[in-house]
Amino acid sequence: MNGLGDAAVPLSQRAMAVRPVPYLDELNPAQRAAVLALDGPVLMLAGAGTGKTKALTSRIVHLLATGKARPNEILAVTFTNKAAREMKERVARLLGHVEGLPWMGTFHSISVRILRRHAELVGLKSSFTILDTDDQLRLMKQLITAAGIDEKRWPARQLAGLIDHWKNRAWMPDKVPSSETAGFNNRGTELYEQYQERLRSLNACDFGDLLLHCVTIFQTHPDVLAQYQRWLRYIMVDEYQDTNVAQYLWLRLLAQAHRNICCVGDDDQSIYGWRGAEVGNILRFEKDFPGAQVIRLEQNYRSTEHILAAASGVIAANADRLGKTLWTEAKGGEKLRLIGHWDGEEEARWIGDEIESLQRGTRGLDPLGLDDQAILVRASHQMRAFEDRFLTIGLPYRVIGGPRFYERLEIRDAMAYFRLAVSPDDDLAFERVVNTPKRGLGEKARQDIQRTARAGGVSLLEGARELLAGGGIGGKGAGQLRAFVEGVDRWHAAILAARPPLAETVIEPLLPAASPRFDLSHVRLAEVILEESGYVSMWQNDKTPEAPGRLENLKELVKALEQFDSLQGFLEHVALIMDNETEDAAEKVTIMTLHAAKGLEFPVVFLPGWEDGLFPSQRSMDESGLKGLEEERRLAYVGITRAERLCTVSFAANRRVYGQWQSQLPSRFIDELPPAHVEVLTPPGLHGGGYGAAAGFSASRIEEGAAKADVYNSPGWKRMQDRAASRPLNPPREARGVTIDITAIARFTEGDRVFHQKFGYGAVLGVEGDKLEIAFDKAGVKRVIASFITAAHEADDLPF
DNA sequence: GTTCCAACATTTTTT
DNA sequence: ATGTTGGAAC
Repeated sequence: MNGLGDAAVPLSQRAMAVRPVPYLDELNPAQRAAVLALDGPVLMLAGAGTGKTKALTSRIVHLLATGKARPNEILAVTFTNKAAREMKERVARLLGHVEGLPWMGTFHSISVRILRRHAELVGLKSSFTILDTDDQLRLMKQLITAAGIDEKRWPARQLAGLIDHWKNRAWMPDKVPSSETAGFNNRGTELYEQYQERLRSLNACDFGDLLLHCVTIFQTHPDVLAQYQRWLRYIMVDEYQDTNVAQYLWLRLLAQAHRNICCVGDDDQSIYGWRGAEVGNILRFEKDFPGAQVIRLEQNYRSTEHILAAASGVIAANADRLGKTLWTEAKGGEKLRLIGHWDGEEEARWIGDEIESLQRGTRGLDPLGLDDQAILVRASHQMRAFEDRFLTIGLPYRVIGGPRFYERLEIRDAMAYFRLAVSPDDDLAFERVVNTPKRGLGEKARQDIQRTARAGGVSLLEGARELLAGGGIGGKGAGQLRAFVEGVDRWHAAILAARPPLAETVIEPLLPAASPRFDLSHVRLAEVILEESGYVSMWQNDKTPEAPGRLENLKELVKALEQFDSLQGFLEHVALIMDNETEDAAEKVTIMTLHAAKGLEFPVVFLPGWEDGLFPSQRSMDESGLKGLEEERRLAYVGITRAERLCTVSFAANRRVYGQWQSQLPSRFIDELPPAHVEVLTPPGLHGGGYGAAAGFSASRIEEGAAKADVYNSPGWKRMQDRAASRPLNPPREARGVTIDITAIARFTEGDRVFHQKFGYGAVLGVEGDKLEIAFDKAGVKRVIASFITAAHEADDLPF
């Protein structure tokens, strides 16, 4: 790592100072203001699609072009590697050449750089390893067992969640407030302390530590802090609404001297509260940095008028907003479309058909390619219905999200082998693979190795070696363990011999077991490791259907190594960069979660599954109440604003949830869509009111008295009857059919408040005349009765 | 030490 | 419905 206080500036950068500044001409007044306000704190409130990245990159270019800062004096922080990469590319494009911006990166990657320099200040060595989630869990499991706690009642996951939560708040074990220590059987902090101790002895960090250790160093070593404050003269932060307390402290410490900090964000797009993000950080900015300029980017370049208005209508229901008024010059366009379906399968079928017809070109829109269309769901299990449908009709799709490449079992195993080869004393890696593939080493062998290692104060590998030498292990396990230890020695020796610059060196003698002669590039070494360890043959002999895919992944892993010049370099990269962008040129529809969609845009967006309980998610509301609901609403806002030209919201009257059919109530967010900007595709109705809405009428619009005629004569009701006749659903086992008057279930009032009550928990079996038949199972009946007690005074014709 | 079955949970995800 | 996991049976 070089260049921190480096005074030498390449000539190309000096030349830049005299370069004209055309980038300013492309900006609107607000963006320009945000670029020109270089000194002092700035909060750039950038709504969806308002060109914040453009403003941010222009600002960096401006700093460089005016000579206010050199590339190594600009700290630009993002959350994801993707965002960092994108920003680097855009700056390079504006500058016309590739520049080193050494301090542009994620919170974590920058923290690692700082921490490697000062590791000893927090009791680590500069070569510390970064643990992934899996390692963390295994470590915690050990601690929990050691503490004599029932691992079943108190799972490691929960402890991991708790510690993560504390680290997000920047609470070290001694700083956890007493109000928070009740969790995990009152022993959370105790285990937290032990966990930190273990990490230190392993010379390791988890992700939270990367930030937290930096904060600790800054707080306890003013000289180090001052150094960074002097070096990093301009600070820029993207997605500020997603920062947690630790990140906030990190930033504040670095910025407090010069206060040249520019935070960019949108309080309406804060959707990561559940992982520690504090919207409060952005809401409080002006208090934290008195005299801050607040610049609002409000001109939207992405969406049509109607889409923007629909999104604004929904988000307006949130309290506690800084407030923005998005506007666009793009008048007209399509209204947001709303459609109800009988069930989730029909919804998938309809969307599939719609995608194909948009591909051909309908509704006066040009033909839109599959790359231009996306389906954004609330929860990943919703993706399945679409995958099923698209597979049957042969519509190409891509799923974003899901398990990442580096999180797959075979990849982590392979990585553990590499880690051992690089640093044989990596105990966690040792534990992971000693018995993978099976080497006849079980619980007893594991304990013996551990005991020997601990007694000698050495690593597990050395412990194993001693155990073998002392004959402390017998049977067929011994021979295999010996082969394993020797293998690690051999691989490690190969790495020592093949220093990165000399990667082509032939070190044949070191590898008697391997094939005749080859240059031991790290790529080849990786292959050798996987073969000699028996890991590859383990999967080759595996007859399960997923084995071939795993072998493919291993090949891909080895291929990925080519882009690095050593195994060490690769491991460091992977620890921080877990993305999995296998770009595929073919046109495909994108299916992903709303969370994954933030920051993206598509001409056509489908938003399925807008049903209460699913979206907004019941769990979110149960756990976080109004706060949770507001975050869900921001998610709705994010979803709608991804669309450029056409946005379609849909819901289903019935959905299979964990194998059980459940009737669904349309999302309360549908009620918040401003009618003037919505086109309802299921005539004649609108939103609200359970089955009524599913049948295509609006319960919330029905006047008493006029209601029934409206409902029964509506085309939507007729359609529902037809469908019920042609496609009856399987009733739940032990179910009984119950007939309910549609007007009674659609809506009831309490005082002056209107409720849309879900009397579901069952499946709609059929429609007859003005009655709806629903099947409930036993549990469903219980819950329905509870609901009916509340609603009884309004509903006539109760079935119970 | 390995294999099999019952119990269990099941929002969102980055680093 | 489905995938994971821990413990009992082999």
